[in-house]
Amino acid sequence: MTRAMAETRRTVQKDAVRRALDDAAGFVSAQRLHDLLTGGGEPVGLATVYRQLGALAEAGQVDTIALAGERLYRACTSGEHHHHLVCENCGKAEDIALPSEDWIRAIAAEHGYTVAAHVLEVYGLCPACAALSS
Amino acid sequence: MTRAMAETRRTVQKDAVRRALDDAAGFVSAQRLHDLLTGGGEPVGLATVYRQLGALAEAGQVDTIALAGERLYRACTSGEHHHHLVCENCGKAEDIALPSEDWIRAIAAEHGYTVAAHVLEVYGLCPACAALSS
DNA sequence: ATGCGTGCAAACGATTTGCAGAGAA
DNA sequence: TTCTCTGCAAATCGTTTGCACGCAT
Repeated sequence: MTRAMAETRRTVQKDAVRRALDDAAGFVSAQRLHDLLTGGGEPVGLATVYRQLGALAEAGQVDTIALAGERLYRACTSGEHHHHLVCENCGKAEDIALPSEDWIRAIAAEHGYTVAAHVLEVYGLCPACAALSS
Repeated sequence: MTRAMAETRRTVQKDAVRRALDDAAGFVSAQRLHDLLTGGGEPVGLATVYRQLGALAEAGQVDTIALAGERLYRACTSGEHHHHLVCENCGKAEDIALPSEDWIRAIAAEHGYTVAAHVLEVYGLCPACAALSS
């Protein structure tokens, strides 16, 4: 008899993608990740990168931000809820936590809404880039 | 002699796009806007919709949010800064204002960042949809 | 009359998917 | 062996662009 269960197998590619994602400090596009892997002697198919990224995102193990035309991914070591402070110039990103998110629920409640999720992205210049444009 | 100046002509399509955008309560994709226009007896080319949307966005007359795979636009009547409370079920959206956004700057400052802009979208269920799923 | 704006369709870039073969369990 | 995962390439999807014509000025 057969067991009906969706299993997830461990493969070289999976680890490679995961590792490359960890190595990349900030957010990277699927394509760029693919380049890094290929260039780094880890021949992983582009489709596989997309599939892994998609899986990881769904599993909540990576953060995703949608930029015009493409999606960027970033390793999310902890499953904790947090937001991002992204440098518009160099793309570097910092994780930031909100002091309190109660006001979100409060405002939503005023409108009769039930909050399911929220997205917050803060864009600006990191210290280094701010210094350059001085 | 000729005058060298980029002029902007008033056309039926421009007005149509602008109007359709105003009528749409929440965020709409370029494609959907095109459908609305076409369906509403305003035969506007899809390319034109994109061009207008792009122009309006650049002129700061519309808000834009990048969602996975597509961009959504929304009329920005006033140049005022505000955020959105979007119903995940029916797509309706409410404008919401933050009680204070100082904490954003404060947190950014802790990381040495200069804040240029920020995006906040809250997703949930509007009163009507919440009632249905009770 | 002049030249910007439009429409159509081809071009594009990012992401997804079908299918046959490779490898994990 | 069995069945998931990978690779490749073709297929999608949203968006952009080249070109010839119409219309606003």
